Formats: sequence, C-alpha cells, structure tokens
Amino acid sequence: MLSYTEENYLKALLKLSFQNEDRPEAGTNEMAAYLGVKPATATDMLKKLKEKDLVTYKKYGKILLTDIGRKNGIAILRKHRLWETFLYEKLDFSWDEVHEVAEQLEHIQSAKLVDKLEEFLNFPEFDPHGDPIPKANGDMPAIAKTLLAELNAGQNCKVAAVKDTSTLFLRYLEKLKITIGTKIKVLEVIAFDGSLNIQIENEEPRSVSMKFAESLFINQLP
Amino acid sequence: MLSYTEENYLKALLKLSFQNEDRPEAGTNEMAAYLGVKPATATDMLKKLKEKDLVTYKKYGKILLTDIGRKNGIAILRKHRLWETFLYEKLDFSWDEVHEVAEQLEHIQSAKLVDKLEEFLNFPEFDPHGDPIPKANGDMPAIAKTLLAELNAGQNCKVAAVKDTSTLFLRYLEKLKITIGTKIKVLEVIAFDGSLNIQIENEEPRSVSMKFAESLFINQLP
DNA sequence: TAATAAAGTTAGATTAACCTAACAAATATA
DNA sequence: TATATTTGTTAGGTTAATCTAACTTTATTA
Ligand SMILES: [Mn+2]
Ligand SMILES: [Mn+2]
Ligand SMILES: [Mn+2]
Ligand SMILES: [Mn+2]
Repeated sequence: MLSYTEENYLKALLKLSFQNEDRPEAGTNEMAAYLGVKPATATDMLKKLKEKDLVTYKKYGKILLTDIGRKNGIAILRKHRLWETFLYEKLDFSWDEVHEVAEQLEHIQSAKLVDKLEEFLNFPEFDPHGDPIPKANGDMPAIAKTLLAELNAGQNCKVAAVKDTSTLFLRYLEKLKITIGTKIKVLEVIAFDGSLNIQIENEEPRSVSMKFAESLFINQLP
Repeated sequence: MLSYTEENYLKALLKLSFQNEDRPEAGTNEMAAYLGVKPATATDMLKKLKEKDLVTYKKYGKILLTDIGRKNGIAILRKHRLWETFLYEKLDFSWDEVHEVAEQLEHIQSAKLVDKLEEFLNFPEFDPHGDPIPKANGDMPAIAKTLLAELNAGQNCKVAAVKDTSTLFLRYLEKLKITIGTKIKVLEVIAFDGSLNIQIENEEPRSVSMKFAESLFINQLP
C-alpha cells in the first residue's frame, strides 16, 4: 500500500509526463518544484520509489514511471477527476473550488468506492475542467491539444478543456459565460499582439488577449 | 488545524463519553485500547491535546474533553455519519461496509463539503446504523437507549439503532430482514436464558438470543 | 494495612517525511 | 576547453506518531 505522499509523487510524475509528451521523464528539481518540497526531499523519496519498483531512477539521471508506477498514478488521477466531477455536478461546487478538495479525496482507499462513484456519475468522460477521466482499466480518452490561439480568422470551435486552471482564469471564463462545450468563432486575429476578436455562442463580439487564447484547449468545428 | 490522529483521539473520547453517560471521562488504557495503540502512545498524545486545550488531563488522572475538544469531536462524528449515509443511500454500500470508508472520509477538510453533502442527502437525522447525525451547530437528536432486551411479552417496538455494529451482527440482521425502522413484537420472554420469541413485521415468529436482544436499540410503540 | 494487581508514565528507539548546508556532477557558455 | 551555472546528492537534524522495557502511582484485596 502506498502512502499519501508516495501517491502524490506518482501523480506528479504522470502529469509532468503529459506536459512533455515526447520526453516523459522528469528531473529531481522539477518534481520538487511541482510538489512544493526541496530537492533533497525529492531525492530521498525517489530512492524509495525506486526500491518499490515504481520509478526508474539513477543518480543524476532522469526519472521515469515504471508500468506499475504508471498504473498507480493513473488510478489516483482517475479518483481525482471523478471526485471533481462529483463535487461539481452533485454538490454545486464551482470549477475553481473542486481541485483543492479532490486533492484530499483522491487518497481515499476503496476500490468499491471509486467504481460506485463512477457509476453514480454515469460514467463521465471528462472532469469539470475538460480533462479526460481514466477508466477502471486505465484507458483514457485522448486529451485535446489544440489551443484557441492556433486558430485563424473564420474558424469555429468548441471549448474542450482549460490549460490554465487558476482561480483567476476560471473566474474570468465564468464572467465571459464560457464553459466546457461553449462554441466560439474566431472573427479576427490581431497580428500586432496576438489578441483575438471572438464571438462566444451568440453574444456580442469581443476581444481576448493572446495569453487568454493560449490557455484554452479547443476542438475545431467544420 | 488538527492532524488525522488528533482527530481520531477526540472522536474516540467523545464516543467513550457516550458509552458511560454518567461518567464522561476515560482512562489512558481505555483510550489506547479503543484506538488500537499502546498506552505509552496515548499518554504522549494526551499531553499534546492538553497543550492545545482540547482535553483536560493530569498525570494519572482521568481524561475529559474541553468544550472546544468536544466541538471538534462532534464535527468529526458529523462527517463520519454523513459519509456513511452517502455511501449507503447513494452508492449502494451495505451497512456493514460503510464504516471503514467513512473512517477515512471523516478527515477530509472542507466546511463547504460537509454542509453541501448534508443538503444533498436532504438533512438526514440518522445514519445507516440508526445513530443520530449532529447538525452543523453541534445539536444532535437524542440517542435511543432502550434495548430490545428490556421489553416484556406483548410489547411492540421499532428498531432505532444497532448497538453492535460488527459485520457478523449486521449480516445476521439482514438475514432476518431487520433494518432501522423495522417493527418487532415481543411474544414471549424465556426466563431460563433471556432469549425472546419475537415477530418481525408480519413474518413467522422466531426465537432470538439474549445477546441478540441486548444488541438492538428500539423505540417502544404503544 | 500491607501486599498484589492494575493503570499510567518515562526513557530511549524507530520510521516517514520533511528541512538546511555543504558538496559533487552535468551542462551551458565565454 | 576552462569556467560558471544549473542540477542533483549527501550528511546531519527535526517533528509526529508509533513502539518496548522499565518504572511509578493508584486501586484492590487478603
Ligand atoms: Mn484537479
Ligand atoms: Mn493529492
Ligand atoms: Mn461508523
Ligand atoms: Mn478516523
């Protein structure tokens, strides 16, 4: 059985591996920063995880999940996202509130609980931020990876997921009435600063910054 | 903020205080046994809880919750019982499965979560074992304290709560189709061994042992 | 009441997860 | 390529929660 902390390291490594898709390994400092601990602490834990065959690790080398480490990491991620969905759908939490509580709930140990929860939620595919929820067998729907910023004038899309999950951004999205699934049309791309004029559903056109457009994953529409 | 372990000590002390109503204090060994640790461990923790003003404690003396300790204990108990209710009502857990998972869930820190959960469950008064669920302000419905064993031949009652929450007992109750709210009529009390002949709802009469009758709390019916 | 038993404490270790400070290796850059 | 910078490790400590073994206090009982 894994400790709370060990689980967090595995999940962190998994998420870092999603971030650099072509280079799924991470460094000690990178992990330490991600987890909010000092590098010395991470080194200790990585040695321990290596002993348990959850990561491959060599002195001064990069860190990679083993198959079993990955399996465990995905199980935590699954729980995290199912709980976020529960909080959002059933308990009326807003999407900027769910993460913090799910960070605790993801460590509850009960196979039955996860599976029953998934059933109760009707086997959701995506969490409130649009991130895919792994199935019990580890399968996971593909992650959207096109950014709004990559579109050209005239193109249509649907919001698939948020890249930035900060409260500041999520609150701003709410203000703009943007949520997962919202349709957006790009009216104009301003070459000067990369900002966009967009139409959100049938609202009045408005301008958003390049930073904004680089924080939203979308699925293109024909 | 209290640690997982500190919370468990407070809840334990609270429950022990319910058990001996006229003598709401506990001893070191009693607490240690309840929590499954050695007395030396409990002594250390009690000193720490005393420092934090959560219990009154003097060397070789009995232990009592302070007002603030009690308030905290009740908050944990509230979470425990709300989660048990959630698991039972929404996720189809059986009543002998809920406790173990609730033991973990009760330590999740989020005031909003508890209150939203309570609302989602429609402000339940009792958990799946018939135990009262404290309100957000600390109020708690009265605990049933009459045992089935205290009734005489001819008297009617409704099952209010289980005193013994062991899997063995709960499974046996299920087999007998007894749950919280089930009506029972005492047909005969056997003086020899304290066993009872009872009628469960409209089933065929049957005999139960004294041990059985001392494990069920009931509310008497006219 | 004196001896025995039960209840509770203390001292000293252990383990997990963290830290700082000093050092070593690998990488980037002048 | 030599030096500086970045990255990562080691040694030695701390804190929370646990333990065992030895000891002390309180309660029971002969
Ligand atoms: Mn999250
Ligand atoms: Mn976590
Ligand atoms: Mn319980
Ligand atoms: Mn607990």
